[in-house]
Amino acid sequence: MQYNHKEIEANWQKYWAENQTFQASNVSDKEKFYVLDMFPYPSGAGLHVGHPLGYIASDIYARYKRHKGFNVLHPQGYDSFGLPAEQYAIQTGQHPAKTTEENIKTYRRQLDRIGFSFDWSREVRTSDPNYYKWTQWIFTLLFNSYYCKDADKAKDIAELVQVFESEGNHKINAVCDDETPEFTATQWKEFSEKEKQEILLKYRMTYLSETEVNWCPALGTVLANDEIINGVSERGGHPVVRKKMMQWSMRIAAYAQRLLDGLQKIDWPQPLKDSQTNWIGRSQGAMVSFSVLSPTLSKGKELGDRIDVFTTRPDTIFGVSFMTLAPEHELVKKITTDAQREAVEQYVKATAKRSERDRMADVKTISGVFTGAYAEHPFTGQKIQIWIGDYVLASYGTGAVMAVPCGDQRDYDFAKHFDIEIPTIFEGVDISEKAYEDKGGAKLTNSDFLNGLTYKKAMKTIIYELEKREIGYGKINYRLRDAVFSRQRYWGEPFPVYYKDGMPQMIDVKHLPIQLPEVEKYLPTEDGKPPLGNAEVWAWDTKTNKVVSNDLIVSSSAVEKSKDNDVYPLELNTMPGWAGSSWYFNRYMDPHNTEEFASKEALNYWQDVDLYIGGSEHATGHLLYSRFWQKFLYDRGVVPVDEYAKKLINQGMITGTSAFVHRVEGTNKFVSAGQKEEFTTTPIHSDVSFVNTSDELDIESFKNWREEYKDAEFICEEDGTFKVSREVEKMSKSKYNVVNPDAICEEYGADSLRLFEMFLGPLEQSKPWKTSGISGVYSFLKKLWKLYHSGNEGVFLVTEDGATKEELKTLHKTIKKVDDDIANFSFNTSVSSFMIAVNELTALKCNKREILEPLVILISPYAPHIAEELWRKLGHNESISTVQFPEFDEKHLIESSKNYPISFNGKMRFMLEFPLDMSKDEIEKQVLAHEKTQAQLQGRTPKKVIVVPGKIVNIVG
RNA sequence: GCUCAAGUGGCGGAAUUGGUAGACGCGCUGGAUUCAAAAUCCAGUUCUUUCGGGAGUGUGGGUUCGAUUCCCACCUUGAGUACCA
Repeated sequence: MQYNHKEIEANWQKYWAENQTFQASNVSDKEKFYVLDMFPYPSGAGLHVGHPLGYIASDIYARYKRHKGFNVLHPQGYDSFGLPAEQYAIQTGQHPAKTTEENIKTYRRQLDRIGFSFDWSREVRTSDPNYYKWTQWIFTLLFNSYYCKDADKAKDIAELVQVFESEGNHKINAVCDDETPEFTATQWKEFSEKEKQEILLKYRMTYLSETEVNWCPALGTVLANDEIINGVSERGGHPVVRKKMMQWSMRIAAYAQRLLDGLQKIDWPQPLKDSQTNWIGRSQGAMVSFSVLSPTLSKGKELGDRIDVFTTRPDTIFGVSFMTLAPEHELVKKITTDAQREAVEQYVKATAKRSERDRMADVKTISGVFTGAYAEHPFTGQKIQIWIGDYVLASYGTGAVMAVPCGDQRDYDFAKHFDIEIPTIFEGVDISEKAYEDKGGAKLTNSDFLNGLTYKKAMKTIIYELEKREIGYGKINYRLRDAVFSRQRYWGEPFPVYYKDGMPQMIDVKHLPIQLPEVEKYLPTEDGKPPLGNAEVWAWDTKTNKVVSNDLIVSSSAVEKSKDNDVYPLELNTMPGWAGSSWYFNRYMDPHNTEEFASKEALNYWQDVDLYIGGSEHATGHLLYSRFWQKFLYDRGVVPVDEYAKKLINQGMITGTSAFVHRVEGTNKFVSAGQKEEFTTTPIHSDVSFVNTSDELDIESFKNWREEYKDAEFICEEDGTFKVSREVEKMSKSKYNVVNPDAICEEYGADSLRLFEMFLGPLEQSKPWKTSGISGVYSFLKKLWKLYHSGNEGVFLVTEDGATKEELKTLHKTIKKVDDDIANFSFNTSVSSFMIAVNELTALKCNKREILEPLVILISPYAPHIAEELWRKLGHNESISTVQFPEFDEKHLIESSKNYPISFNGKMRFMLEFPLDMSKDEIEKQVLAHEKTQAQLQGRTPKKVIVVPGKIVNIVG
């Protein structure tokens, strides 16, 4: 009997499902270990071999940890809200819930076939109302919270109201809207309910505001910054424009510093930490206030307007020779002189027209206009010109800069271009060619009280002076903006919000979830409302605390009109894709809880994720937002830890190996890759399934593939074969290079797939898929099987004899290697160790139980099906998942290898072997003797011998 | 431009604290088995050579008895980011 992977795998998968082998318990004496994968979005295309790479790695680790005696939580679920299902619904009219359900079925079938040890009883789906009930609840919690800067945490908004009632907001140090007015307790009490709500909205962690957003007309929705790449939408590549809209936003910026600090205590890949650090973009500097001088009034008189700028180099303030405002800056209109008005207006208009993309593509061109206005230098009192220029961004800092041409290259270029003075403030530095941006050496000069100081000291001094004179203060600025949370889409979480008197009202958790309404069309309405506006009725009845149902026969227009029937319109936007994925890792701990987000006991037991595996593409999206929510939930006492993943690994991408056939231009003739140089050809993707491992094309299959190739002619190589050329590309349907894991499981089995994906190379690197390589691991499994089955009948043959020293050496060497490798996530090299072990045992013809049992346990994380089969054949009743990983015993290595090699350096290399326990002196003596004979034989003088303890012997020339 | 990562046979890649460079697999070559093929097994496979050896981990230096590993400079590739004041 041969190794029959199909039968073995089907059997064990059935057994695991029936016996709930991998169900984790929330009560256990064992230490907990939480292994998590980034849950997939169930797309219609199904899985390709690249997708399970991370899942296989995490599964190996989860199984390994079970063998090590941990209570392992290893769940899986689906991030099932998303744009593709909605796009499909728009095209076909099919309800996204239906296509999502079908896609999930495909995913589940494919995942099951690979033999993962997921605890499916804990499955979550973000689009399941029982799940998004709690996403909605978190939203209401955010709404009912504000960020207290003194305590540096989010707090209940009720506490803020209490302070307002007793002392107004003078002493409040909280994150809020810039235009929040000051008021006293008496004033607060006199405010109407609506006025109070408007003020509170400026403090809430999630708030409504007129925001300039990235509007994508083609998709009919707003996009977050990380959903835009090079000025076009990540999905579809449609143009994006800036537009003002009333939107929900999240105060993630309040957490900027804590998100940065938190990176210190988590073990995440450095590149990922770097990109989050960049995204948050902390810069330390100062705010400086400049007064605007009236152009018409006599010199020195102030107009009363002030321009605040943020600068990271306040130490260079004496080098300021002009100021630049962003064209969108609010003061531009006011300060521009009549003489300059036309030029300025034209420039502002021209920049507004240019898309983000144009502005980015055109970094080199310097443009700007003088406003005619002047500002006063806060220290020297000099008149300095105020310009506008599009190199200053309205969205960063204050949208205005103090220009120091000698110390900043962009200011320098601008000054050169418009022939503005470039005063120097650096001692002994030549600035005739470019600006001096170095923060190091040069001392300041022409800088009054800063003269002779270098960067560090000058910074301290200038900030002290600015604060003393009340014209500025030290400040830390962040690039991170608040996150827009509204999407004009159908297939997302509805907000638990209705509007009464124009003000948002939260719906209490006991009435949640607010389920998505049925709509006829998934597109925005004709009058530009989001898709939910298509619902016949979408309103909230405050008497019954229910969504008004269709049988109440109240039309939405009637809802808007009627003010006294207790029915109010619901929010039409839905939440963005990152809402559901920002807390799912907590839900796995207690997924069926209907009373709470998750029970305190479950949260306290599981705490956080010990190992999180997923792609690095989520660096500034999911992985930042989820850290933000976790910190918020921690502040509000919902979760016990403020960082949810201790260790994170980014698995690399598995790329595809595309195949190209070459068509002679203008004809229907194809030429084999070896001869394509003789013609002018166009490469065309061929489906990789038509090509064998020697790059030969199956011409018949290719001809039958497309109608247009039916009558094509083929110019072959001399040996009659037709070859394709290969190229490594991203695995994608459109490139016809997708390899389906189902096909691999069918032919080689899931155990081969698992081993091979690990064997391909280091987990974190991206690497091309080559189906030809799988034969190596497949023959390893066959060898393993054959080692314990003899004859054509395949009788299972294991003896009870004691193992020899050689056999024990192989076993323990492998235990040590595999143990170390898994601990270091070096799965590729541990697969090699298995291969070596099986080869060695085959050579020794070892079929002893003493060796087989531990070896099978060792292999089981990688190849669980064959391991389980062998385990049962050995007569065990319990599942292999419950047994302990074998312990490494050094004794076997030492005892069985009495000798170890010692090498010598020098030109001539030779080897001597010594017992491990031999003393240093004895070795030295022997080597010296050896060296003497060698030297004599070769007719040279003996070299000096040095023995380094525990290492190796050197002969020094 | 800036930040980060990486450069080792025909290929994917090993060498985890500085100690026999090229493990393991693919591919290739030869052999066994077979009517033949597949499968399997065995041997070989960094380059070079006058068969003694010589060279060799992107390039050039340095530290060391000894460097793929540590330090400096440079080159190349990949990823991220982009007028962030």
